[in-house]
Amino acid sequence: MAEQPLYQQIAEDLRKQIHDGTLAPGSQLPTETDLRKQYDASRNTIRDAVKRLSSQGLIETRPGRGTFVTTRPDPFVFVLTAQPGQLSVGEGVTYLSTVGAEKRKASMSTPTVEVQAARTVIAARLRVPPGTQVVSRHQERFIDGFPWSLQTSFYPMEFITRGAIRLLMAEDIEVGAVQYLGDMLGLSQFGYRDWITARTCDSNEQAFFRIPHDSTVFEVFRTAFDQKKNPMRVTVTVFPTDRNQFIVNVGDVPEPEYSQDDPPA
Amino acid sequence: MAEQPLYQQIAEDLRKQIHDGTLAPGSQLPTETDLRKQYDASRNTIRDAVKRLSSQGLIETRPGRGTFVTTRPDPFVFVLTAQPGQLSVGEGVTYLSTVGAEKRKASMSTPTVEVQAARTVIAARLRVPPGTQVVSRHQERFIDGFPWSLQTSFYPMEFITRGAIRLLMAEDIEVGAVQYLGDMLGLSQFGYRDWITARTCDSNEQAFFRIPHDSTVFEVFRTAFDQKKNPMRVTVTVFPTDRNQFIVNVGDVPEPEYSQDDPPA
DNA sequence: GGGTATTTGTCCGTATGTATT
DNA sequence: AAATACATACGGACAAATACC
Repeated sequence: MAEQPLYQQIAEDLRKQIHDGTLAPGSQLPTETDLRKQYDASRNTIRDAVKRLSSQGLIETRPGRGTFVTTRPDPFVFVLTAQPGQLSVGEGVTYLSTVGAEKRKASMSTPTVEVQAARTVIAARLRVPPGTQVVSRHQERFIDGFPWSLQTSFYPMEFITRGAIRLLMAEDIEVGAVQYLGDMLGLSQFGYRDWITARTCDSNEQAFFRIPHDSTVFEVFRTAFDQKKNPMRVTVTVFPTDRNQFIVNVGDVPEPEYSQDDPPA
Repeated sequence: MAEQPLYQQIAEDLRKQIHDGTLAPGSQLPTETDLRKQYDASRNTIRDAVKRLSSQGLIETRPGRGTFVTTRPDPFVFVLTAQPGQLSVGEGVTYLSTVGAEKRKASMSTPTVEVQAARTVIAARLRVPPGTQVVSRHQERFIDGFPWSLQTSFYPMEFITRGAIRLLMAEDIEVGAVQYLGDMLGLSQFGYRDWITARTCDSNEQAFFRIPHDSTVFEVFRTAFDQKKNPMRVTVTVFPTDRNQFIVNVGDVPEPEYSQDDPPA
């Protein structure tokens, strides 16, 4: 039974205080100088302990102000298995806490449109050779002004030459891109596949979502298929894991019971 | 444009070398002493840079040996929207790389059975009052001997008193628990809901999966419903995000295209 | 097994910079 | 401007794990 290093012991002690509520979410931890006296350790050792908890997202440090227990936002719950075609932006999103929850509103930035050579993953999903030109439409999405997700949709360049010219416009397609493709090209969405992965965020995402540099995000690849089972669109959406959850319904299921988890033991 | 701190510059430089392949996966980084000369920085500054990459999972340090670029295992891809009843253990799992992929085999430990007071999340999903006694069956699951997931299923205690006594036995229910409940209690699974979340791993999970202390895991809550839409089982499965991905199919979709992502820019 | 060199881990001290109040 | 609190960067000393002879 080897003894744990001092900084880990301190981290464990603080973690317990956070979990049992001695240190409530949002409250300030003792300053480094105080902790130093409290545990009779050097400042660097205290900082190692704090860094450990900080990198796990339990606490966050604010220069000049202090160290605080992280407050977790009320998670957004997104239903992945909705019926195709009947969803518009932000629909399918619900919230864990229903107490006093006025209806929240999703919004998005006007799209950034680019023509790119398709990355390997995108090309494979669109079933085009890697490096093929594709149209990319990128949007920032918010819920009640809170950064929610970053979404990029990819369409085959061929759709443009076949007449779906509005895909190149840096403006919302009010009627919905799927509807528009149906009108212009006779394509309709008969199904889609979501591919859910997780990874650490990059610096763009870190800045947009205002999350610590090493926190993780969901990256969901949605491939939409037309009536001939050909891919018509690939949408990559990045969700920070601290505020997003997903629901998948299979078969005959009732309405979900929304419930907060109890604090981990 | 403020200049970045030295340790972050060093981290960035090393990150680039990892991404562009100068430092290949599995290869050893220069030692701290070498890096110190290379960047003309103190050992602690080098260590701060290394820690930054280490906490992001890009590199891992092995005491007495050196620092190495992380090798990522071939991800397991799990299909969440399979038809109920037709799945046994490990089915629905495929692999990204198909090159020379002999059929891999899933296995699991014999279950650990406990009777517990239901946590809030479990109770809400089973639709019983919090604190109600429930049967918990916990198993470690492997693929080709590689730790894959940790699974705990919860059943209402009432099932035992109604005769499904084998739920209390610490042994596999060969025929499958769902089938068994059908035979004994006339319950059959008409649907399920998966609730996908992510969080940082705890120390048990860290040890079992052999992952760094602050890496994240998927936590999937699967609630199974019977013909009357009543919950009959809640299964909580923990998957490390570094080796697991999920697929959700909706509507009419073709077979997936498995494809590795290209290295992030 | 033992001894030694190498490499990372822990812990301390100090000085200075930057952000906030 | 001054005080407070965290961030960066340097230095040193010893411990623990590993590899090699």
